[in-house]
Amino acid sequence: MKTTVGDWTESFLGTRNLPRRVRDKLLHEARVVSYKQGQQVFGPDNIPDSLMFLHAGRIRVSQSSDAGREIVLYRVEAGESCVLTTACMLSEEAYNAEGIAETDVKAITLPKTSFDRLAAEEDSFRGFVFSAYSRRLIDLLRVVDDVAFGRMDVRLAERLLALGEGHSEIQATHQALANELGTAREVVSRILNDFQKRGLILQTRGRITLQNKPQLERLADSA
Amino acid sequence: MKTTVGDWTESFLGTRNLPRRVRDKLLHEARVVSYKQGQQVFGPDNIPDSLMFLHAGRIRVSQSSDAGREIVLYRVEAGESCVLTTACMLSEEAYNAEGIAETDVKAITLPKTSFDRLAAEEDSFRGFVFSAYSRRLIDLLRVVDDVAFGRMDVRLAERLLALGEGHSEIQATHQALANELGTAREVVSRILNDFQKRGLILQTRGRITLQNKPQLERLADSA
DNA sequence: TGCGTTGGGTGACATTGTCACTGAAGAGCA
DNA sequence: TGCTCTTCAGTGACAATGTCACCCAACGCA
Repeated sequence: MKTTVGDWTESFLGTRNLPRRVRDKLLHEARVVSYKQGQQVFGPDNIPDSLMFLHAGRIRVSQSSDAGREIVLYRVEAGESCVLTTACMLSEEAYNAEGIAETDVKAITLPKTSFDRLAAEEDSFRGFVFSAYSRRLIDLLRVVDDVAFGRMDVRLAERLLALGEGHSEIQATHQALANELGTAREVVSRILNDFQKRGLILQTRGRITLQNKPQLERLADSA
Repeated sequence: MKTTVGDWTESFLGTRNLPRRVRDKLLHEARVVSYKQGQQVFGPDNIPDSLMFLHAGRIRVSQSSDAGREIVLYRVEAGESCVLTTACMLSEEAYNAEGIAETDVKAITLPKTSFDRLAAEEDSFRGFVFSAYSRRLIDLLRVVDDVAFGRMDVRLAERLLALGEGHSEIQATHQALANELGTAREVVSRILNDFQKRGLILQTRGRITLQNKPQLERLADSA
């Protein structure tokens, strides 16, 4: 699964400003790995032993329950690092989060020794890693807040707008949306039908059209 | 609020193994702060500008909703560091978690400059900090799992056992338990009444006695 | 003893989750 | 064109949880 990319050290805040010498060394030590859309990047039975930085694509990190329900924790975008794997490596505890390549993905994996050396010697790299951790902690705080205190219709409206990425067409089954929010398909169906009755959206099989974004936004903001 | 403690560098995995020279320097640079039981250690309006290590006592970290509900995220015990403050310092995002001193607390605060230097120069210290982050990430994963997929009676049983710390007497109001789990007092009351009917516990005002721990444990494990 | 505060109980109703179904839309194929 | 299979969505009944508006009981204290 080895492939090549250009000088990826240019893509990361944590490596961009390193001296040329160090970056060349990194280019030599790191490996580039690819995943096809839909492939599992990491999971309970598949804990990588190196540190991962996402060069291109997007990874969806979600957690699943024993009963088969699922909730999306956050997404890792190009230029970010995926610290959850690191966290789990370090703490060696059981966990049931998994990362799925949401698009085709190219990632950089750095052997632990390189990572350690870099974290020790390069302030900007260390800062990058710390702030990656911080961001994920904050992401998770947000998830906890939503799940513990948020209303499902509000959360669904939010998610529809986010998944649309500015467009008005979303390709997603009710089941997929339920998996985003950690709820059941039936619940999503009910709420979407309500949205449709109120003229906020228009549904066809596997696809949702946002008809009234302003009002959806108002609903989403009423969190 | 300045006080003194002995050689606290002995208490932390991240500092215990440092050379004497470094530890002496730390003892000189760090400040010891105390909080009385119930005091807020940090919160949305009170973000410390230094790194905190807990020397004695316990801090309860919780998140609250606009509607006034609350949920406990995790507890910081002596010997651990409280990375959430660090995270928030770094990411400068709004958040609404707060830390309350659950007992009288003594903590070590390390100026950011000392922290940076230490993280750069001392492997064991850096490892300590990384693993502190990791542990909190894992803690939050657990919270998400519980809140998103767990049953309230199971979670309450779990929490009762945990709060008892091996004993059978718990001093806590229904409201306090609700704040542990991020639910409403009425829900806790209902479930506790059910527990009492089933002979699992015995309630008096502000106090709960665990009558049948084995069965509570069975319930808690049925997660 | 009376009174205010706090902790807890309760019923009605709204929201969300679960279960067991049904039916509808599309894909592939004779 | 029809047939069949799979996937996606709709539905009603019920359970669990959250919300609201109250009530009452226990305790602390003047």
